Amino acid sequence: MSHWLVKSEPTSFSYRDLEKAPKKTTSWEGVRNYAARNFLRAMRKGDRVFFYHSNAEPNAIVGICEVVREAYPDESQFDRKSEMHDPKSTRESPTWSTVDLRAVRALPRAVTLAELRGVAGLEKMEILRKGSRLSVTPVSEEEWRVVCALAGVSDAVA
DNA sequence: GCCAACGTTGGC
DNA sequence: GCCAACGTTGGC
Repeated sequence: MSHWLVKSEPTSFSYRDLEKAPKKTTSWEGVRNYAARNFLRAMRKGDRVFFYHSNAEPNAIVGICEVVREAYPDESQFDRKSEMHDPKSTRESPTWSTVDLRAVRALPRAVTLAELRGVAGLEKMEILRKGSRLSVTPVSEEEWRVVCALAGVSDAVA
């Protein structure tokens, strides 16, 4: 099982919004970056995913969600009225993918970006890289364990 | 194929 | 609000 991290601006879609969604599930539409898309496509049902609030006060990992449906075409790319519309994309060969994510649990303690900096074991974590902009990134097993420990979540339930 | 210009992301 | 990082676009 792999682990991942997705970013969202809480003013547009927060972890709380995911918890309030029907079945606590949403389609992670709108990814328009090839590297991030490729990570979406590599996600497998059951993979656990950190939910990170960017452009937030504070910026922090706030929850855990789970992949409940593997990659499928992102409908918004075909919608001419959507800001996410991609005229280059066709039904025959869709460019952009989405997955379904379901809220598992809010972290007992949100772990802020400031707190993550300097923590042993997280030196290579993508989100800590200067200028990091990828909205979907893989998280190593060690990074997952370290962050869970900081958040007060035991591995057994993560 | 190169690269400058431009737009966006996102931390601070 | 500023600005660094980075992806994309388009001229050549």
